[in-house]
Amino acid sequence: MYWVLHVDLDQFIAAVELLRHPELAGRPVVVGGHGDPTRRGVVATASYAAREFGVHSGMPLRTAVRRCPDAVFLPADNPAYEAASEGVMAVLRGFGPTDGAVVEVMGWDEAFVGATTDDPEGLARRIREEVPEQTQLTCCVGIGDNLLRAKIATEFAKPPARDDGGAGAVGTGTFSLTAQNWDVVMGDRPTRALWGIGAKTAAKLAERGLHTVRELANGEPAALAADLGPSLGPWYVQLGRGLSRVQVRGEPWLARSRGREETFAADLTDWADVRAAAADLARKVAADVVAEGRPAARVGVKVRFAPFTTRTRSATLAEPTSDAATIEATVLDVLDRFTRRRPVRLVGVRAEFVTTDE
DNA sequence: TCTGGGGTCCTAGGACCC
DNA sequence: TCTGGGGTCCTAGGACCC
Repeated sequence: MYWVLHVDLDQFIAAVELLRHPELAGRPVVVGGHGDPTRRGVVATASYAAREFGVHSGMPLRTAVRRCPDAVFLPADNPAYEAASEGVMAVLRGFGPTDGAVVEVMGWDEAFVGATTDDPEGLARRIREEVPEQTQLTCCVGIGDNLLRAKIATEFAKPPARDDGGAGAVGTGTFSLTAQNWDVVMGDRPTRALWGIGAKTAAKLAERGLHTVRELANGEPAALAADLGPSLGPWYVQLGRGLSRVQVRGEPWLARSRGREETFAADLTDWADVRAAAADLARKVAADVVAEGRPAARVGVKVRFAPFTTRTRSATLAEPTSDAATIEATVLDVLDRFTRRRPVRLVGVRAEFVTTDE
């Protein structure tokens, strides 16, 4: 039978940093931003010791340092995490020849592995042995009969979070979720527990009386289509039922867009500075486009005004191009279409590639 | 809690064409 | 001429995820 395994590396960023800084073991470590908690930035990862103080990812660094003044603050080192991640993905791909496994990467610290096997638990065990042996990084594995169930299964495989009150988490490193146990495991949980339902959607569903996964599963797709969108509405019901794509895609991922953005240490009040920042980002994005080897079809600019109002403007290029001067000039044209309202907190530039609709 | 950076996909309205 | 209906592209914004 075909099985989907979801591999999730434990504390990935913190683990990579600890490999480089073994002397920090056991200490509260906070990774994120420029590693300076007096500057703007948020926590990418907090070590378990830092979490004891209530520090968690997404929290502003300024808040983190207030909660845990003794923490070690490290800057995010994306190239290092990319390299470590690639090492893990190579190990996973190593199961291809022997197990017919296919790997679909979902970011630095996650991947789906699809394989036809009678012993998914055995494959999960071998992955949990081989990855640390080759990379010194540990992982949990969720087993499912599709991608959604495998992904959610991993939540139950992880060690229970301190603040989740042991809400059914078993934390043995592996967990299996299929059509057989979907309702008993997930039925009473809030819809927010589903991969793809966030706070906003959960609130909208709750307004319609759909609070739990079971209630959502029994929802009426047509009614939700009218309320929440022709495609999203029915999809949410499918999520409630635990249904999703079954086949793991092994083809290399092709980026749809490449972008860069920057939050300034202090808000920019002079539009000339905003233009200079946008031009700088445009040149970097153009270099990324060239590196990608595919021309950009469209460019977009994002401006976040103080205190936190975000606006976007975009333009389709006369023809797809990788030319830096054209991209930069178009970005500046688009930028000048913004209404200048407040000091500028952030500027972002994004290039979209020609859509390769299969 | 004064809220990063890198992405993906969906929606809805208007333009424009036949 | 007072007004249909479908299709597609463009654009801005929203929601979500890692």
